[in-house]
Amino acid sequence: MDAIFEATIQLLTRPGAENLTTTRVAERAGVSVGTLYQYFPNKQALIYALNARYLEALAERIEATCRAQEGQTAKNMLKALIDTYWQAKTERPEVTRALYRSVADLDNTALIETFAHRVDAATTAMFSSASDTEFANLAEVNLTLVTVIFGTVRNAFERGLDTDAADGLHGQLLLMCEAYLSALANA
Amino acid sequence: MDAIFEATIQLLTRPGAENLTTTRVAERAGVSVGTLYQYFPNKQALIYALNARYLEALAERIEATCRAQEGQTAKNMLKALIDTYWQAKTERPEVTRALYRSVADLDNTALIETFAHRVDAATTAMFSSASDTEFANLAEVNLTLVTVIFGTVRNAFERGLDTDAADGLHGQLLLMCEAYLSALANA
Amino acid sequence: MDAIFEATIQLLTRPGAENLTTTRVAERAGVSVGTLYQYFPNKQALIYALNARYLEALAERIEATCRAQEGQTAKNMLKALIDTYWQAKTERPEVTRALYRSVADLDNTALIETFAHRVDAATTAMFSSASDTEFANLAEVNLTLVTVIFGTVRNAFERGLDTDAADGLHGQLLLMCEAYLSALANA
Amino acid sequence: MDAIFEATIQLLTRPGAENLTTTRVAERAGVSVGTLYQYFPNKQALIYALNARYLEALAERIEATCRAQEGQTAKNMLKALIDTYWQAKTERPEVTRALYRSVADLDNTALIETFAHRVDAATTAMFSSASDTEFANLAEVNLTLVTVIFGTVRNAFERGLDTDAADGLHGQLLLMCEAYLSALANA
DNA sequence: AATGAATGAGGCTTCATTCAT
DNA sequence: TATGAATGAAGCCTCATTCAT
Repeated sequence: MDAIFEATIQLLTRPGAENLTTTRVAERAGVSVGTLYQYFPNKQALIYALNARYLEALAERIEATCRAQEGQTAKNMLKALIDTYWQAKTERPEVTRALYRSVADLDNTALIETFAHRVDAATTAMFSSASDTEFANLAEVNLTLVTVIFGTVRNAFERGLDTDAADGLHGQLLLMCEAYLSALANA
Repeated sequence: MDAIFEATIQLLTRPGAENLTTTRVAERAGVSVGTLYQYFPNKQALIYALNARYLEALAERIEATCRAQEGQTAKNMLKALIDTYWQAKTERPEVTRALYRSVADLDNTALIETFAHRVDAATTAMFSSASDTEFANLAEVNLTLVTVIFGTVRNAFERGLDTDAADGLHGQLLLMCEAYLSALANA
Repeated sequence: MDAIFEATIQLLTRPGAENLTTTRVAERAGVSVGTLYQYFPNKQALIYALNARYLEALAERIEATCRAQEGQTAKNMLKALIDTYWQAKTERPEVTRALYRSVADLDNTALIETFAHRVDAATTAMFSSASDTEFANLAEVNLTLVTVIFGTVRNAFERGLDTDAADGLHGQLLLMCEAYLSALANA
Repeated sequence: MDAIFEATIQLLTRPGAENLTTTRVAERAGVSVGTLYQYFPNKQALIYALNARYLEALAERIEATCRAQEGQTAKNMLKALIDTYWQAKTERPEVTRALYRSVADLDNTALIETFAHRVDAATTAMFSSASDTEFANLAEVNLTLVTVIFGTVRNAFERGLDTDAADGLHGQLLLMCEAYLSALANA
């Protein structure tokens, strides 16, 4: 089953516009189509599971980061959160891009929702433990930070920024989020 | 041709992902497939053109906003930019969502690039005319603002935020961007 | 109408597998499809007419040769007939090949028959006027000669013989036909 | 796969030129289109393979004849070669005709070349073993004979000769070829 | 008489899925 | 449980032909 996932990613990643077919996935995974259909009732389920697995791993990573930052300053938390997410999305950019694309013909609402809940819970817990800050409206602040960070990374991908520009943006994003927190504190 | 675009959007909008067939588009547009193919060499070209048209209109709108803000304060500019983009994306949310999705099996790099260039030019020109601020590194600041704003809106869409949450986020985004500019000024 | 014929030949001749479409023929001929359909009731009629025209010209050429050989020796006649046909088929080989191909989806029986009748009449008349030979069974001999000569040329085309081989074959064909006539005389 | 070939021939044979569609072939062969496409990547490949198979069988037949004539007199060889080819092309005339036609939208150069090489090799070997003749320029003589024989048969088909005329021509062709060999010997 | 946009039947091909082995 | 040949619905696209202007 991991072989199937790997094969799917490889095909999704491949530049050639050769579409992702179940036969091709099975072939590359070294199993028969029949076997593939033993694991996944249909093609959508495969792509769905692939994304679920990816988001699961991503959520875990974020949760780990959040746990590790328990009790730190808000600034440190921010940096850790941004760095983790940025790193996760950037280390295998083609995979990131491929998954972004694969999701198009999928109703991934549930997936996103689950992921969002987990992340929101983790980051909310983290921020509420900040040693130096008390958040008046944590829910809204948290939503804002998470949405801005995740959205910015995605948009950076879409623009196809080169490494320099991406690094610069990474730094500026941190700056901006810090400024946001400062502004909230002074309000 | 406008009828064809409209039909495409309608089908893209309709639930049931894979409804977009050239035959169906033609049918709904009230023309024959042959006619459709007289305007667009193939299906991809149709989707491409649809997105081009959309981004064209969006760019124009942003440019208009930028022109109108010439010489204003940076804060006003920020608000105008965010409001315009938010409004543009929000007024027909299903269309926005549909186009986001439609782009998946398309090489829209060129499209994005053209759009980005136009927007960057317009916002850069706007910010450089700010009556109250001098930007040390306008290019980077501009890229940051644009990427953050656009990315946040997209992510908000993906999360399927309800109106209240969205409105709140909208406000917080403005706040954050303002805080960013203030922080830059005080640096 | 000549422009249309010319355009058809050009498209038929072109290497690209681009198929012969009425629209393309009209375009290249510098007229509208509508006009093309004023001259030819349908596509087949066009191709038919093109072949008719070609065979007409070829028949005329053969008839002229035959008339010119009236009263000559059989050997001279043979040489003149072979040379004329060979020359006619060889001077624009792509055209020859294109027409051979174009005929595939056509019922050209009538065309061939008409052509065959004309040629048979001409060659029969010629051979019967030979100063040095009396043919016991002129009809059969004539059919044999004509079929062999025409068939050989066609087969030479199909094999794609190079110039040297083709020239050699041309000479040998003459030799063979002469030997045939001699053999008949000695029988 | 044989069923598919048979179906193709049947459809090719049927009057009404343009009957050959992949769907129809599959239907008549009693398989699904999908299956057809498992054997042949596309329609052209099917027609190509059909011709390849036909020429393969024809070549084998000619080779067998040539082997059987090893050491015979040249006259006997000639007769055997002509009879074999004539017979092969004549026993199922509609098939012959259909294949001649089918080849029109095909690049069959390679096919013809392979066939020609095989036949040339076989007939050359045969003629060089003739008990009663030494050929000064075997290559040229062989090419001439083969081209003349094959071409004549094809042309006879095109003319749609009735049985009597065809039989007569068959005899005369043999006569002519024999005369050719005699002439060469006396030169 | 000429135009050429519009038509739409129908061809080729793909690919998710099944099921007998 | 694994296989993979077979299926066939359905998509994309072409192109001969028409007809309003």
